[in-house]
Amino acid sequence: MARLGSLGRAARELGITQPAASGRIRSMERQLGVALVDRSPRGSRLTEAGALVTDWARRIVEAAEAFDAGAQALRDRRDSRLRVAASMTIAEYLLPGWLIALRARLPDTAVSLSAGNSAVVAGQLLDGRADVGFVEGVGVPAGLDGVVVAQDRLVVVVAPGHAWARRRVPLGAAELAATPLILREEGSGTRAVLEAALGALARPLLELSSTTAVKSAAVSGAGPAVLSELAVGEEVAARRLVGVPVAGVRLQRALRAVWPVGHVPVGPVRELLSLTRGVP
Amino acid sequence: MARLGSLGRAARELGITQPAASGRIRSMERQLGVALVDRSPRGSRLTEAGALVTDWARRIVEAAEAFDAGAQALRDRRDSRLRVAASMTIAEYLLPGWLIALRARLPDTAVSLSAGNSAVVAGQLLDGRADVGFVEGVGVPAGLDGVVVAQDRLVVVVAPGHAWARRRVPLGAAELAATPLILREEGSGTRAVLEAALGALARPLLELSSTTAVKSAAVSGAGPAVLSELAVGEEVAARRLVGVPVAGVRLQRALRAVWPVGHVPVGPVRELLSLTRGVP
DNA sequence: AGCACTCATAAGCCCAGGTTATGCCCTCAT
DNA sequence: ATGAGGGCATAACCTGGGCTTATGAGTGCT
Repeated sequence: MARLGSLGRAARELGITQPAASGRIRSMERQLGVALVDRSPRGSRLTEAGALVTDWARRIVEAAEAFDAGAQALRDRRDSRLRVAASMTIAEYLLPGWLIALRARLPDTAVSLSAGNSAVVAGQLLDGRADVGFVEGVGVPAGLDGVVVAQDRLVVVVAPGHAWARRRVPLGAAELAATPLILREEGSGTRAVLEAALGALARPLLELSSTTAVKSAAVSGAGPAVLSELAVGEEVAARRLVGVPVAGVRLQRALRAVWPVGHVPVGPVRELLSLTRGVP
Repeated sequence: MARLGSLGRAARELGITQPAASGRIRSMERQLGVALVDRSPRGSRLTEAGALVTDWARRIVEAAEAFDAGAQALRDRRDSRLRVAASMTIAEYLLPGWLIALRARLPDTAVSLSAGNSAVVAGQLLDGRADVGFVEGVGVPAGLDGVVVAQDRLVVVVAPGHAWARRRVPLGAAELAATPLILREEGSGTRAVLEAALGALARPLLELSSTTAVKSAAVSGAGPAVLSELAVGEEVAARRLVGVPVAGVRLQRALRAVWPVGHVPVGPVRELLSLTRGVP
């Protein structure tokens, strides 16, 4: 609409009629009590408020597109030419974006996705039930080749009210290890990295079964949590969570694309890897 | 639902009935061809796919909440106890998050928002039509006091297909200044910073009237653009755009909270500033 | 066995949001 | 001036998604 200069044209482009578009804008304006478009007999133009609303709305649409890309991949079980198996963190935070980008390059390639931990991903690749996998962790599972596509940093976060939120002097390994934390249950990849980096951990403050649960516990002030940077980006930006500086601990893990030894990535797999910067 | 362990309970918490919730999940499962919840006579639990879908959906909900927070602020023209005036970039990318956080702390404080450039913001503050402002730029407008709440870095971005996308050796000031770029029109804050940092610029490749327009031109491969880090975070994460390393140029500007000289922030204003880390 | 909990199904209602059919207003070209 | 055309608003009607209530069926605890 901003691009086309008229409600009617915009409506046609969206496949609806002019009165429908007009009515929608109008009803939104009634709800907000603010004019969103300047109407004139020669066309319409967004107001400042309209531009603002448009941009906020765009973010919803983008989130919805990511959802849709993911949902498509869950749906396309059969007949898909690119079968991806990925660990939860990657499937949650990175894959939808990659799928959108991939769809732009290979519009006709049906992609299917299944999520599971490293062992499951490895199994699917070795069985030929997946063409490429993505795993997080310290090494490449046996029988697979791989390439690092990104680094995932773990961060210590607390709610803004917590004492550590104001902390400027970095936490050391000893102090972190001695503090009860909100953690995923035993066996999660994130927790494994943390244990590897710190040796022994204090008894957890809470043990929860999903990243999301850990995050909301931290947001509501239950205590400090250690989470992937990917998972808390939004919350940190909005200051619902605050990152605590840490020194002397290597809280990093590689995210890798993997495939069966010898299967050099070609075709759609290679295309996908090139999107993730991990072309072998 | 994950938290409550049963569809019926979840439904009640959402203010709908159990059949409604059940039907919705069921219809989504039909569309996706994947089970999202494991049902048992003793309750239900999310499957892996269900957890994935839940997380993707959560991001839509969060975007919608940000939209809503912004929309509320546009609506609450009268009777609002905290009137905020902000520049476009801040209103677009940062304020919704701050408003959500503020609502958590001061649930009963009605907030109103108006957007405009630095001069407009300053005018509203000096006229008493706003209680606090946020501006981007090099200095504090006359008659106002302020505090830096964040730094906004400008980044050079190109589509992944562009030659610069593979570039490892940083761009210098001279090369950047000599390259035709996609820019906002003369007079925009972003462009002013760029001109200040580089001196003269090459004739722009394109001049567009909104950040969004510049971004989509860059995404579609029209050429390199210079944009706020805030504006391209998503695109860079999804590799729809690639950041180009730059050296020897200070592409940074302060984001400031401002208020009339002498009006020390108290009450809701102070609360808002504390969320943005800029307590004076 | 019976109760208490779960989820599924069926039948009916409501309304948001669409469509078609107009009308009014402005501008521009004749 | 005046008629044509583009652009938005209004009115009346229709459809379907999504809700509700009412009920059934399976399971485990007492």
